[in-house]
Amino acid sequence: MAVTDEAIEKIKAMIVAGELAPGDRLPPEKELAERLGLSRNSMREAVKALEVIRVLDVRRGDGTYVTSLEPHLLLEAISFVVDMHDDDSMLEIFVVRRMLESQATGLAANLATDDEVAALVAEVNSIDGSVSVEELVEHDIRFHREIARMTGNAYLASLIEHLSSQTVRARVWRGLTEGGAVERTLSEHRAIADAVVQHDSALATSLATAHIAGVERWLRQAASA
Amino acid sequence: MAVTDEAIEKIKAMIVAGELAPGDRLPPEKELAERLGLSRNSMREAVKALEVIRVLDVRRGDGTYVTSLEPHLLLEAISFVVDMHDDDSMLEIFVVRRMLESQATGLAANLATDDEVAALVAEVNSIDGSVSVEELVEHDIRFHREIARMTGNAYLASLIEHLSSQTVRARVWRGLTEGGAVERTLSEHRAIADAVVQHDSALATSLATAHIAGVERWLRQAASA
DNA sequence: CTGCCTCAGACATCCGATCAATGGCTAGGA
DNA sequence: TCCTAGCCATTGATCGGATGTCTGAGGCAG
Repeated sequence: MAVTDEAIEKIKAMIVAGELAPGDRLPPEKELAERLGLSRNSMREAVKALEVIRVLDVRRGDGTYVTSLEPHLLLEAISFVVDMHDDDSMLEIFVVRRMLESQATGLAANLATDDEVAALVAEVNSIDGSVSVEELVEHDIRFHREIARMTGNAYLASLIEHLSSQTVRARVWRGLTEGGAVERTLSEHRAIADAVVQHDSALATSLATAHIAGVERWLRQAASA
Repeated sequence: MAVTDEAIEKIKAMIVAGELAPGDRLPPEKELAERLGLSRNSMREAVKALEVIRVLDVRRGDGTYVTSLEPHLLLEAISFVVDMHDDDSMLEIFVVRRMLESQATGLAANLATDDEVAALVAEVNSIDGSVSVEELVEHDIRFHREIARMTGNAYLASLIEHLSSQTVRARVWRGLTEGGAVERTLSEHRAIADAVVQHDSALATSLATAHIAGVERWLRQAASA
């Protein structure tokens, strides 16, 4: 194994062992390099790798710190992965998303507080079919994020959010506006919100399944066209 | 943004744009560094970062290549993330795993071929409660992997597999052997396998849900103890 | 006393150069 | 034809140094 990979493992081990806690500061580059037994440059490669997957946070002129290690940070890397996939993989991803999001929506219907319900309704009412694609994408992200957050499961919420990354959403919505399906999609959002308001878990689950499956079907025929 | 991050984005963009296809070879480090407008050292940091998330494959003395970009490769990074979490996050992860694995098992019951069914039965019959923890972990991994693979969804299968990484599994199983719950867990495996053999999707889904939830409950009380 | 400025020190950032290790390829011989 | 030795391209690792940036201490003006 290369020295850099060893260094990555060692730093990871220090975190897993609790030797380095979230927010802790690592020794200066020079010292850390000595401690791990390699050159500064090689150690920097290791630190950089841990930085892109959001395990470390390097602040220039200050020092290197362990991030909060919260799910939403660590799962950011998934967006990167999702972006890189072609249409075939995208369909597989949508199946996963449908599995997660349908159940998450059902869970949200059970757990939603009054405040959360009000926020969701406000979000749905804030939009109609006349806005730009960018605004639709933003709305879509907020809508699904709010539902996912209601589950109280940060890991689940992050996974759902990053599973349909920004660029994928943009592509899909652009297609939907061309196909004239915007209004139907928005009305599905409204129906899901209604089910959550009524705390009707079974209905919310089914509507969410149908909602994702609809987009999925559109993507499937777009991919084959 | 740091030059390294720019380089990462540029390389990613080249891949997304199709300019670099899976299996393609990148220019030599020196040339690539010039092309991206930075030093070889900094470029190596970027390449290293892309290597740990399995986007690039660097072969010493040969060259740097784009990997196959298959889901199982790209999702390996998740194991890394999962390993790093504490017990609280672990519970959230188990909820996600339950959502995915239950539905995947139902799907598998529908789609399983005769060969796959035979392999699953063989796996279940190959083990009893008298073997070591390591062997139990290996069996557990193989059992759940085979079911996940039957869905034909590589992304789903990889996600499930990495969501309960090696080290997490080991920890849980060690606890289970102490608690004397091995035989019960194995019998649950047998029941799930039976449902798949019968192509009884609904039963398979429920059994898988119960199976994961059982481990989940054990983990919950272990965490609070 | 308060607010602002400057300056020094600590630290990360980036670079260019150098040598080691490795893999692939090819020429030459059996 | 097959095998091997050796060359060359390429990555692996390190060093030393110049530079940008942040933080905090201390001084100065209001």
